[in-house]
Order: sequence, then C-alpha cells, then structure tokens
Amino acid sequence: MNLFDQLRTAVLAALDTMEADGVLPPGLDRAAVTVEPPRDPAHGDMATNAAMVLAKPAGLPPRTIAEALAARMAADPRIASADVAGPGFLNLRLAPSVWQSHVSDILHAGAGYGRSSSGKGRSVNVEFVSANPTGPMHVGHVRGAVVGDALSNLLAFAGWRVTREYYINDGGAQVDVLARSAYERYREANGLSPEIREGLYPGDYLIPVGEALKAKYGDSLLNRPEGDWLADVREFATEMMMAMIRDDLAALGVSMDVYSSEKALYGTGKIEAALAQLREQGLIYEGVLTPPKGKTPEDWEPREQTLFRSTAHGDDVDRPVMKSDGGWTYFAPDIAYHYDKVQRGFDELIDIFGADHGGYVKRMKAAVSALSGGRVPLDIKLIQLVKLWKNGEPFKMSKRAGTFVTLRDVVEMAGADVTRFIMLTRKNDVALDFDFAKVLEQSKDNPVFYVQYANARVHSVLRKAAEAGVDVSDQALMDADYTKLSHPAELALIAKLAEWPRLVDIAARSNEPHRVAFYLYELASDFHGFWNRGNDEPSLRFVHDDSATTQAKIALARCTGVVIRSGLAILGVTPVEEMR
RNA sequence: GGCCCCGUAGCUCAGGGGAUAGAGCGGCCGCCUCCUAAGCGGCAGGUCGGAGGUUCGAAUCCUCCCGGGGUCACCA
Repeated sequence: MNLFDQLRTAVLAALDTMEADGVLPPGLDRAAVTVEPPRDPAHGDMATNAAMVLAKPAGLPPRTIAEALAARMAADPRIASADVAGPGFLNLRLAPSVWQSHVSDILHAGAGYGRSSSGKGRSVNVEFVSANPTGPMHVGHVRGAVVGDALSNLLAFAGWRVTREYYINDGGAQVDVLARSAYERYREANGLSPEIREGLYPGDYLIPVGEALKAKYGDSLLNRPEGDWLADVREFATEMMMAMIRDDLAALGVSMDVYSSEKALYGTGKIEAALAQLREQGLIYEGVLTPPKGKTPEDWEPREQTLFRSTAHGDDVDRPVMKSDGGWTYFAPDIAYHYDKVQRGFDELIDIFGADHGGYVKRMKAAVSALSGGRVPLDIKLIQLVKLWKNGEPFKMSKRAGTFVTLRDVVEMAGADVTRFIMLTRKNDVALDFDFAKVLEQSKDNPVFYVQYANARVHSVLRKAAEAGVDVSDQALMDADYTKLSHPAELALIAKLAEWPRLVDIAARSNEPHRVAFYLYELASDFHGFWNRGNDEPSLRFVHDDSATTQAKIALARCTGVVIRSGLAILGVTPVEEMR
C-alpha cells in the first residue's frame, strides 16, 4: 500500500469516528473520497476532497465537515498540520518523520519499490506487432512494438501475469505473394534472371531466401508449375521471414512469449468451432449487407453472405465472416484466434493495433464480448503514426528494402534505448515526430539524456562519497540517520519519489506506459533542480565532511537512482551511470 | 455521409471531476574559486476549437456544431 492509500485509510477512519460521534449521519457513500497530492505543493503534501463530496448527502456545509475532520486528522502523529482551504479541501502536511522513514522504505524495497499488487495475479494477454511475415519490420511497427513491450513490463510490475503474443498472419494471400517473390529469387540463385513482376515483393532481403532455397532444393523446383512448389516455398520463406522479424524485435529489446499462427487455425476446426459458438447464440446468419451510410461504393452489388451479428454487441453494422465464394474473410480466423485466447483463460486481453485498423475495433470487441459471455474485457490501443525527420526534412530511405525505412534503420541510427524512450513520450493516440537529429542531441531538449543525466549524477555523488572514504553500501545507507534530511527541498524530493508507486498503479490501470516516461522526466527535473540548489546552499550538497550527514544525503540520491532505474526498466531503457 | 482519434501558450505536447491550467522549445534576464553548467533560477506568453448540459466544482463527463487526420462489404 502506498503512502497515499495509507493516508486515505486514515481519513476514512477519521470519518468513522465522526459518524460514531454523530457529527456525520451513518451510511454515507465514500467511494468518491480521494487523497491526492495537490497540484500546488504550497497547499501541502496531500489533500482530500472528503468534505466536499460528503457535504450534500450529509446535509452539512463542506467547511463544517472539513473542520471536524481536520481536528481528528491533526491528532494523528503522522500529520504535521491539517488546514481547511478553498471550497472545502483539507490540506495535510506530513511530519518530516514520515518522509524520512520513507527513504528507508525505498531502500529496503530496492528494485521492487513501486511494485504493486493491484493486478492481483490476474492474467493478461498483450498482442502486439503482429506484422505480416513478408519482410523485415518497418518503421511503422516500431512504435507498436515499444508500446506493447513497455505496457507488458508495466503490467507485470503492477502484479499482472503477462503473456506477450505475436499473431502471425501466415494464412492469407500475402504469403502466397511472398512465396512467388521468393521463387523468383530462387530462380536467380540458379543463374536465371528473376521476373519481379508488379505486385511481387522486390526487396533485397529475399535474395538470401532464394539462396537458401537453392541450398535445400538444388534445381529441382525449376520449370515446374506453381502448384508443385507453392506450399513448400511459402512455408520455407515464412519461417525465414519470422526468423528475421525475431531478430529485428531482439534488436529493439523485445521478445515474445508466444507466437500464434493464423494458418494453424485453418483445417483444424478452430474457426468452425468459434463460429459454432456464435451460431448457438443466434449471432450468425445469412444476409445481405446494406452499403455504408451516405456513401455507396461505385462497384457495390448486394450479395448474400454469412454475417456476424456484431450489432448485438455494440458494433454499428454486422460483419461478414465468409466471402461469397465460400472462403473465410480475414475476420473469421481473427474471431477464432481471440476465442482461443479466451479459452486459454486470460482475465483480460489487450490488442495493440495501428491506427489504420480503427474500423476494426468495434467488431473485435463485439466478438470477444460474445465469445466470453462478457467475462473478458478487450482493450484495443490504436497506435498513431510516427513521422521521421532528419535535418528538418521528412526522412525516407532504407539500405535494405528500398521502398521503406526499416526498424533496423531506426535502431542503427538512434539506438534502441533512445528509440524506445522517444516512442513513449506521447500518448498512443497522438501522432509522434521522430527527428534523428534531435533524439541524438545530448541536451535537455532530449528527454532520454535528461533522465540519464540525472541518474549519472546520482552515481557521480555515490562515487565521490566512496572516494572520500564514506561507506555508501546499501546496508550502510539503510542504517543512516535520516533525521538529517529535514530541509523542505529534501522532503519535497522524497515526496516526489513517494508518488512513484501511485503512478505505477495509475498508468497500469489505464494501460498507458507513456505516463512512466513523463514521470521520469519530472523526477529528473526535480533532481536537477535540487542538485543546483547545492550551489547556493552547501547544506544541500550530497557530500559533506561528516560521514553520517553524507550517508543520509547519499541515501536520498540513492533513492532517486532506485526509482529512475526501476522506471527505465519498465520502458526497457538501459540506465546509464556515467555520461561520456 | 457513418464510425474512430485529435484540437490546451508562437511551436511540440502533459494534464484519473478539484483550488490561481503545467513542461520543454523559441524570446528576454541571471547562476560555475562549490558533488558532472550535458545543468539550474527568474520574466514574458492562454476565449483549454465553439455553444449548450450534468455537477458544490468541467480542459476532463454528455449532446450538438466547427476544423484536422484515419477508416468504411467478397484485402489481411
């Protein structure tokens, strides 16, 4: 339980006594009572809205309630002052001893500080990337990969059991195109000139596939009808593409727990089973769709299809699951795939999609709602575009693929750490500019270096103190005399650190890993500010002649480092201990 | 036209129904005999796209409108 929860518990207990004393009528709903840090730190360490929330149901003026509550809260030894303010806020200032002992809490928890149990061990499946296995990952995949991975880290830190999953789209026409493209490279490897016709994939990355095909098949596939080789070449090429994609992901520091295959759903009865499940609920029928409202495509022709009644679960129109030629639409295996995830027992599903899949959200949620009987929530995060820039101009170029910028290009130019951090400096539903010049700049314009620099400074003073002969081992710091941390600036920094567990909970609850990046930036800013106050007030420096004082001050720096490290771990960014 | 997302300082963006709406960049003024100045402090800059509504209280929730982007049945 974090400090804010502890104080909320204290407030609720005080409300109990007020109820027992007849100050408040019994049975008031307190769900809306919050204890939060006030926006303006001058108001105190924490503020509660209890009086305002309860005023109306209690039939009492808010300030009357607030004052009675203030009197009771003031009796708590943890509370230094309790003041009624504004329309009925109760502002609480905590005793220095509360903050001082919090330093000890942070050091004892170490890397686990901020770890939460709010997930309660529930299981969540995070599906992300799921790029078609037809080539290397391109820049459009990077952001989704980073967001999915960081979100997974975040949820794990918040007490969820997390499965990272990649859905391989190896069942559609695009893998046939891959096979034909690879076949041309195979012909090339056999000394023939390839015919990269319109519609085939032209990228150089298929040349090694052609060579590998030659190594395996020699010339035995040459001059044979497509039907003889398509399936084998398709499987071979798909596997090589997936190996390449795995490498790409690894370069970005992402590793999946599970790879699921679309193709594996066909011919196994899984699609049929999922649809049977829907059919039982009366959600599958033969029908004719009406054209989109207000805009009829020119080639529109009514056709009878097998439809999923997604409108029964919140969609705007029903959706086809079968083409008029009797084949499945892409939606059908997707339904089966999500049914599989439901059957595997996950308590929650999360899909990370590109923003161009926005039209797909309602039908997928409808399917999961129907297939799980409303048990399993599905959250879909749409990832907006990343615009690449270099020297003020849009950046387009690839060494490997010719037509698009690859994930490799980005990682090689910017580095995995920088790439990951920058991708998390925006909400997922806002477009993001990625400027190679800017993200490599080593200044405070660049949040990555700003945060790294703060951590480096932490380690700098640790080294300095050690050189001066002070024992700054974690054990020694845990035994330090924290009463030496009494300056308001010191207590304020501890207060910022104390927000970390609360932030983890908030970010995890909303599935928003970018909040971690923003918090780290704020924490770094507070630390840099604190650091520079040491210029004017030597008492605020970390290293002193007296080793007991040094240990207490260093403990504060150490705590900052603990939180930065822990936050960076969630983002998947390597902490730096020294700037070079 | 339907649906989804976005609209907050000159620019790029934060902001779980709370108090006087924040940060960075850009502009102006300051701070290194002192732990990393790759940093810090201060000043200037706002009809939170608009109008209604819910609420003790709205940038935040609801409705409508305006502007920008995405998307719209036998492609995944």
